[in-house]
Amino acid sequence: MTNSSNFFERVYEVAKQIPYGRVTTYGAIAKAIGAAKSARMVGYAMNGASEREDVPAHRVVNRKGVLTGKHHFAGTHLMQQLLESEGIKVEDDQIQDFKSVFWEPETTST
DNA sequence: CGAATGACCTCTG
DNA sequence: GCAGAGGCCATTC
Repeated sequence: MTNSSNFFERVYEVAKQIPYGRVTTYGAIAKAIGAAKSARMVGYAMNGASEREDVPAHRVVNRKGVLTGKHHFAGTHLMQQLLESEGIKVEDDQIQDFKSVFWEPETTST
């Protein structure tokens, strides 16, 4: 459905704004949508986002740059492969030079 | 309606 | 500085 839930849509909107070869964190997205305290929900929303091609959930990692949710993807290292495919170096489920590839979402909404 | 779970983050010892 | 515990919010049973 188009508007499953405002919360989920917000997360999708921000995730879709993630540029190529860049990654962001759940907390950053949560804050961008105005729910910094619901960082956990951001990841939860990604659960449904993983099925959406419009939502690059593989570009979303935790605060440490670790692919915590890679288990939710089809392949075991699918998430890592996707990131590496974009030029992001990933090792042991940990993004290398995370701060360099880190991208902060902008609250363009509203 | 109440309880449990979850791809997290922040504070305190 | 590292380690552990709590909290917070939304969805699901």
